Amino acid sequence: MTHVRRNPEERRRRIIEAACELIPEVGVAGLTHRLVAARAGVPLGATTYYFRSLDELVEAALAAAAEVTTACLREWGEALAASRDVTATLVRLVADYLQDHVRMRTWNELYAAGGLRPELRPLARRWSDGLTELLAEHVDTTAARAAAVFIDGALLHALIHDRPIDGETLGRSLAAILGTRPA
Amino acid sequence: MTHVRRNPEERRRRIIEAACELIPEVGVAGLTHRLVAARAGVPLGATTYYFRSLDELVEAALAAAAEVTTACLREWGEALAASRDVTATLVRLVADYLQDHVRMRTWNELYAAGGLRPELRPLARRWSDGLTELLAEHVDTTAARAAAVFIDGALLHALIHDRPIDGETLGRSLAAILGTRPA
Amino acid sequence: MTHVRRNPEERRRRIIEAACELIPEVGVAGLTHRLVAARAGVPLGATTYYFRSLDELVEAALAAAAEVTTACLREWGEALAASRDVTATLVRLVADYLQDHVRMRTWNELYAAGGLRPELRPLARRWSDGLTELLAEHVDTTAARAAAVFIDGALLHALIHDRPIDGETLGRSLAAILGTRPA
Amino acid sequence: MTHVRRNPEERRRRIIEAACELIPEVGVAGLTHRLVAARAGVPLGATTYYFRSLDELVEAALAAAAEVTTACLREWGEALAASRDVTATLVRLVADYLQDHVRMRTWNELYAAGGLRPELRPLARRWSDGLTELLAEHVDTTAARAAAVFIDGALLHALIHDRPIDGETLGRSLAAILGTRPA
DNA sequence: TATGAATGAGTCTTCATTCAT
DNA sequence: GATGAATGAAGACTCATTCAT
Repeated sequence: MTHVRRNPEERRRRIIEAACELIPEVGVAGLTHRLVAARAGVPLGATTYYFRSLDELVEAALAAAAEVTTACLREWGEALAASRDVTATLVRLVADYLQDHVRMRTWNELYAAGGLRPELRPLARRWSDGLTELLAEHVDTTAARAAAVFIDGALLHALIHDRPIDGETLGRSLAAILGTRPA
Repeated sequence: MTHVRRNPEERRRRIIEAACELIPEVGVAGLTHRLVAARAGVPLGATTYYFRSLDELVEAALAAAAEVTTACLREWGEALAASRDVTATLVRLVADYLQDHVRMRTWNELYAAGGLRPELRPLARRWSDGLTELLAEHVDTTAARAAAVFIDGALLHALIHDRPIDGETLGRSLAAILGTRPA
Repeated sequence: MTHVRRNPEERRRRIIEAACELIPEVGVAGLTHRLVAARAGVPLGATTYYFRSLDELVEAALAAAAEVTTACLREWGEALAASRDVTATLVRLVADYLQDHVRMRTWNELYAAGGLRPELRPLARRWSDGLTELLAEHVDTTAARAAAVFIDGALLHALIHDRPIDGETLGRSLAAILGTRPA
Repeated sequence: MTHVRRNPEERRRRIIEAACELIPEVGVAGLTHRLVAARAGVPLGATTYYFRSLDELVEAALAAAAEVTTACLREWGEALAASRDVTATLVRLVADYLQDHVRMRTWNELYAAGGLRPELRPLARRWSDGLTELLAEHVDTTAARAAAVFIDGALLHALIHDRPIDGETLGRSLAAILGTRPA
């Protein structure tokens, strides 16, 4: 029963991490203090000690999830910058993304939460806008925005269909949207 | 106290209607018997009398929401069939759709619920697949599917941005996807 | 939707029968209008139409169960009257009885209900007293009463043990109680 | 409002105690969280905080009731060990026991619950088996078992009759069963 | 600082009972 | 006479949150 002295920051981080893990499993609305505490392996009190309310915890978790976006965007950015064929590279990146159910569900939850709670929209916009900016380095803004929109649509599609949209459709569509030749 | 003997079908319909009204307001996860009963103007017991469980009620409500889809698709189908310029007509239809926050939030909730509960996916697919079929009467299947995906992406976009995607981007993108000239 | 005209008496009887069937399965406290109606194959309303309240239905069912006792006692009475060796015959009858889990549970429920609700005790006493009277035709009253008590004890024993008391113990004990030689 | 920080063990004990008190009054099936909480003088939430479910609470209460058995058996064991006339002592002990309606009703509820829920049978067997073992120190096993069975029968008898079995019948019967001379 | 005991509001659900038809 | 729709009380249970320690 010795209290394991941990870095408070570390504690906070673990709670958020646990919440992030749970979001794709039970949805934002399914989060409870108890569930998060159990997953994080911290005492129940810790979740209220580090976060004023459950809503705040949820927001922190969604913010962390959105943060992952940043890393992802950087990767995509680097990949695109290094590539000769932007469309082909993008198709590959998107196809990989559409395989990652955990990530897709997380982002879908973020979108859904944003749809309901306006204060969360900036978080939800981060992916969408970041992707647009990224693509805008290679194509004109309109095409960039359109491609980002299409990619989000592909996310929705993948979530409710047994298999994601096929590579060819993806390639032809993105090529058309970006104004390049099909990959 | 007095048992107001109403038309049972009507009763059931009103409960579902109330739930449909509430879904864009509080989300699928925010539905409770009490909330639905209050909105429908029926006693609490009625919601459990007509639906074995809350889940069943939710499903019925989402099914009703999906049903609206059918009507909407018919309208779109007629409009497209009657039009000379498919792309232009589609752009107009989509632009209108992106103004209807209630409908968008409802469908987004349907998508989100489908992401979490596989048994709801067929409902969620109805719009997506119906739209694809519809467009397939005017363009090839790949383009049709891609356009439907893009339109769903525009829905997400509109939900988390203050204003929906602009008409020009819409027009150019759909034209590109459909393989027609810009509207 | 034609109303099957049944004899009201028959209806009542079926409801009681269904309740009797359910008592050993779910216990007296587990009876509900719905459960009984479903088992009896009658509409829900019938159970309240024929019985002023659930308590009344329960009482009627327990009374019917107690009624079975009468038939059983008659059988035992005839068997004992016809036998040369009262103890041996009684041992056989009791051993058979201890195999009949449905009957045992029913009577146990009757005893338990009687322990809680005094107005049901006369019903519960019917078996106990009837058996005593019956045996009193062959042995003195004290022995008869004692044997009846022992047999009820054997009922309890059988209910909570995997197998009922063995034949030899039964034989020796009843012989001792009845003041006869062991069977 | 104020969180009265009490000894948790004490809290738990009081809840169980309240449930034990209520069992002979309302029966096992009559127990509710509300009833127990009110009797224990604790807030409603406490009963679900200390016990995962009502079933668990009931089991704990019945286990506590069975525990009393142990103490009782020890007393009986000591009394019998110290006595010259085992039968006479046993008659006295049983006669006392048959006066204690609360205890009898509790044990009857335990038996009835065991009849319905097999997982409770070990608890119910504790008295029956303990008594048998105890008596087996003074008479042969068969007689001991038979006496225990008879005593349980006397419990049932007392519950549904206005007065328990008379001392003489008790004495003669137990003497016969134990193979001793009447007390 | 950190914890987990404590609480009561609120959830879904079941159900006896009533009563319009 | 019979039925099943209707209702609200009450049940078990969950949980965010508070707070003594």
